[in-house]
Amino acid sequence: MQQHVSGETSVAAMHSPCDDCDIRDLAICGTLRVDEVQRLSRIMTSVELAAGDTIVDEGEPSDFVYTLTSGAVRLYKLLADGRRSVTGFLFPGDFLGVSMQDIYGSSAEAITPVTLCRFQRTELEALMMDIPTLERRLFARATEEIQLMQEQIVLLGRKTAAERVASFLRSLAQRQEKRHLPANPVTVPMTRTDIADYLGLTTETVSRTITQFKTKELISIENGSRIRILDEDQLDDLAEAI
Amino acid sequence: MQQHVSGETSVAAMHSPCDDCDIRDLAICGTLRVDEVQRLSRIMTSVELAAGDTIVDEGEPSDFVYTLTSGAVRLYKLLADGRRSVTGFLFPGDFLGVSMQDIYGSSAEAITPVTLCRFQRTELEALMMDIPTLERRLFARATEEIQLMQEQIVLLGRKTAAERVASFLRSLAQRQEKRHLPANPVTVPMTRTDIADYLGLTTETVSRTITQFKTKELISIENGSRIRILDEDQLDDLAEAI
DNA sequence: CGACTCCTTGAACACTATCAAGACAGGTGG
DNA sequence: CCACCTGTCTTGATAGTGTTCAAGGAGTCG
Repeated sequence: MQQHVSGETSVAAMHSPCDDCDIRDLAICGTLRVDEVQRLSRIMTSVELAAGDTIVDEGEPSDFVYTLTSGAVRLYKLLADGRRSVTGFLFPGDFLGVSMQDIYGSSAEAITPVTLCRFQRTELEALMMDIPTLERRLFARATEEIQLMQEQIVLLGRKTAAERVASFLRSLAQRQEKRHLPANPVTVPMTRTDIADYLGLTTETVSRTITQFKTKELISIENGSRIRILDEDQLDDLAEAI
Repeated sequence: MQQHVSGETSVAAMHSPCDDCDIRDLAICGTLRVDEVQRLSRIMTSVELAAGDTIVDEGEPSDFVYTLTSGAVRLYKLLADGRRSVTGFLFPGDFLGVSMQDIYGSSAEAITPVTLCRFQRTELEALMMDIPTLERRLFARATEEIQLMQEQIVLLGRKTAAERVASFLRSLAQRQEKRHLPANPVTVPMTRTDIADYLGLTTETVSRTITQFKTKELISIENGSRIRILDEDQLDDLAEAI
């Protein structure tokens, strides 16, 4: 939940109905001026959802854009016969629904209880017209996302099951570091099935691979949803540092 | 090569060193004013390369941005042991190297002889500052690309070999239509190995799958690099219309 | 404590990869 | 003009990685 505590009064708390989140934490705000942040905060509203709740459905009109404040989210697409492909996971600071398409490209569900900041798309777009920096930041995030997706394509197209799971653990660790959390006991809020659908494997193969990593003492399970990395070097070799 | 013939004198021909391409063909220019197109055309230079030539290497400083004018290009990433993942194919009108990253995320090679329009990144970025519409267009392209990559992730994560090849043929047909070319005899300029590395399969499996489609009379091979779709409905069923 | 979901483990199978060799096509040089 | 050469494509036989089907174990919550 990493709630930032600050000596000065929160801009978000003063100007926005989104009282639960400090707008200055949002990656988007990095290079905005104070008055611009205030304008942004005025169009935000806070949303809280329980684990398992649907946030948006693929194909729906994309009326809202969200940023995740706490919790974790899975993005996925379904094939006609029910096969599921998890296209990504979101953690605090990540965006949801930012695109110039008029419908959502994926469905999104809360993995844990989540807090989101919600923006009306039309209002955000009007704001982007006025604040070029805002659009630049979103564009930069989009190209970052493209890079991550390319790595996922390499993973799905050419990596073995063990390499996929190792890459996955490493990417979770890296994302924790980016959020200024300790990298090592990796928090894994999603189920084996979520991981499997993300890595193009089955639940059983993910489970077997993790067991195999435990047996080789590359990792250890701390409790239900924490994995400690014991041999980072060997895990990185498996993940095939790109 | 779809060279547009127009009654009026070409803006590109008058103002740009990129004589081989009509700048107004570029998707990027759709909503730009004439004077803006002229400014854009002044910073373009034309590049011609032979089949097999490298355009950019992954990890290099991304000094240039390109648009493809004629020919076809493959984008790919390599793993340490030589496994290759083709992350995409480019056709006329497509962009190469547009991102806010300072290095290229993929390598790019010419599949056929190609003509490219090249922009110095610094100049393009300066232009983006002045012409908000330009940045919006590029942002929109980025979100389109994200959508296509998500579909590729579903393909790689959850589709069978036959479904992958069917999806691939359909996507080539759709891209031909977007370029105002007939959709049906699909031109396939890339090798079976390129296709395999794009679909997460082997050359042999791609070849066998295509043979199987021929046997079932879903397609027929016209000559080396043209495939005629005979039963679009059945192929679409296989591709699992998303 | 029981019902639930999630996770793990086992055994058999299947899809695709691998290894191997031959067919075809396009280009080159004698 | 034809033989050759090279790279690409196809086809076959075999093997392997991951899936499927099945059941039991573990943790959680009412």
